[in-house]
Amino acid sequence: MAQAKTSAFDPALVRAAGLAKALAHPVRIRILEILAARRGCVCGGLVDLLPLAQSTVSQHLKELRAAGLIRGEIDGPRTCYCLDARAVAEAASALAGLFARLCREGCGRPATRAGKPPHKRKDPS
Amino acid sequence: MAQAKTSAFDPALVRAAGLAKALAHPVRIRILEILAARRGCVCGGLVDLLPLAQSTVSQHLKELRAAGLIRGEIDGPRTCYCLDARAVAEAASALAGLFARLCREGCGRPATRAGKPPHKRKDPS
DNA sequence: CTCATTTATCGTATATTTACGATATACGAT
DNA sequence: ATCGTATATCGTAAATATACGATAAATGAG
Repeated sequence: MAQAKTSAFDPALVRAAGLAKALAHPVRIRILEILAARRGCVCGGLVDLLPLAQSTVSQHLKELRAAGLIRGEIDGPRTCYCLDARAVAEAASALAGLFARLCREGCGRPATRAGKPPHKRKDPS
Repeated sequence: MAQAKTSAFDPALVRAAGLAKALAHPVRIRILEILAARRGCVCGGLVDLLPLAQSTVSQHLKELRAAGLIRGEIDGPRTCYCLDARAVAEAASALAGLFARLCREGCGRPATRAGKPPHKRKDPS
């Protein structure tokens, strides 16, 4: 069973994880960067700039669309993609918020319960 | 072939994608939040708080470790995990930097090449 | 030493992701 | 109407991710 137990979690958390997933591949981040730099780009333009087949690029675009980060507008036989500024901003603040929460506390090494000297094991650090 | 063509990309980009991947599952974000709130937690403590088997939790911990976001210290038969504050801060700034770049430009709908009216198709927005 | 506890790892099953080529569809041009 | 271009989707293969139970190793308690 590899079915994600996503439903058992806070929706905001699931959303954050979903956004992270959309960014979890170098090509997809690259696509976002290109779209930002060019204020939009046609699918074929992206294919020219990336070392991937057209169908693969289209698939990544689909994922970014599903995450809401980009939008596509039909321009004749082509489709022009551009960032969804709102969604990008929302994603930025969602992740910033997450990290803000995390950064409050670092690794204080939470009182390893008195002075018990650590033992030797594979040490998963 | 599902082999990620990750090697064909800028290392910083690959790193950012790797960080995002570590955050791409609700359980892993939850674990980070718990560790932040408690300033560290033993594996069994996390298992008690999560709806997953011990082995599954251990596996997620391994991924977070691999991403460098947490560290584990052996405490007797237990292992105490805590955030790696440095890595978390670095991750925060890496992703913040990414979004800063993206947010500069939104979706201006980049001059759909003059006034050609968009045609009708499945519209992938 | 023996036993219970804790955790990492192994083996396994299933689902998802990644990637490609082939194809169908939509459109503009001829 | 036909052709070429652009793109999304389909089918497929391989890799990876997700989850679990079982097990091994280490430790502390007795």
